[in-house]
Amino acid sequence: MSNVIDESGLLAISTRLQRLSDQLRKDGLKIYESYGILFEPKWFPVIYTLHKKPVLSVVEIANEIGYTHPSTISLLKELEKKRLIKSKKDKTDERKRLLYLSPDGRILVEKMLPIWALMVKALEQLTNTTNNLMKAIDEVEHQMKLQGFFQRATLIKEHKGINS
Amino acid sequence: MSNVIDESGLLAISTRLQRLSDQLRKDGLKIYESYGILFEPKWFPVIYTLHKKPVLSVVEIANEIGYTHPSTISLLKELEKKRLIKSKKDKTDERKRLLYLSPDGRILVEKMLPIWALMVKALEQLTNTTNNLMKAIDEVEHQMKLQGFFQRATLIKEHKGINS
DNA sequence: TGCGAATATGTAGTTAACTACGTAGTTTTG
DNA sequence: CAAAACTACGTAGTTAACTACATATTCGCA
Repeated sequence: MSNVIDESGLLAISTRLQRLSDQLRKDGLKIYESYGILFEPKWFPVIYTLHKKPVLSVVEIANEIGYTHPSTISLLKELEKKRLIKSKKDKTDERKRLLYLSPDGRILVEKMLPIWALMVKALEQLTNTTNNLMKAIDEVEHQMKLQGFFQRATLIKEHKGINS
Repeated sequence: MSNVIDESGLLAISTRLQRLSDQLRKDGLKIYESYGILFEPKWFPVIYTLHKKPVLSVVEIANEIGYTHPSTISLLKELEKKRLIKSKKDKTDERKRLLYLSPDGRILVEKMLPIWALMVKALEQLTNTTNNLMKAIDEVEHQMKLQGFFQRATLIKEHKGINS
């Protein structure tokens, strides 16, 4: 830790989070490659979601994975091109397009399950430290729901104003 | 927590980290705006680094902020256009371009210091939960230095192979 | 001391998310 | 029951990082 940014602490937390996310994603890709499987980490949210909830519309998937719907659409396009998912019109609501895993997609998921289990084990090793990262994220997201970063900053500012 | 991804736990940790990073960055921007200051969160690493270490080359800044040098160059370009930083040739090494805060940049930093202090307070509120997020990041990065995600996954895989 | 290796910077193109906007169905309501 | 509001999906363009490649200067050593 000789660099200024790591030492600046909380102010650089957004940068630190992103860096860690990138590292994990890159290593994730390497793990898939080491199994000779063509699977990109960015596909995980959609594929896993459709594995757990077999038929969903575009917006439902977007909500499940926490992306905007345009981002989701471009992911879906890519996965359809790879023939891992398919879609059909919803007969009761013509606006909706329903997505589901193709036979190829389901076969892929079966191959992935043991690899995902392995990844979970490696991630447990990495994150099960004094302060558990996953729990910390849950806790911070909970705090943000109670009151966001912006709102907290505003309140502190006003409080200071009153007292000065 | 009704969605599949949050429930998938560690597998979606990369997604979760990125999402949290984005939220904090967006709120950061809103806080700067609420002070009527034109400052983008992405500028923070460079500006803060040059505040702490007043004269640095392109690659030195890149290392400090943990970005690649091309990313750093495009940030520097933007900041030069905004007249917040300036540069000069290193006389002892003609390859190097030395960056430093302009007078405008130094004035901006002075305005920012109290805002950054405020942000730190708000972030302390948000992250000082049972499992401290900042400490968790430090700990995980330390674990990764000892042995990365890919390497751990490989070892677990081989260990299984031997026993089965 | 001059040449190959290393270092510093820069450019081009890619990627994976985003916002803004538009269109087509569906639901609500006066 | 038609108009307004809403919902679902899609496209276009932006952004902020990246990798790969190119060029210029400096350093190390035979």
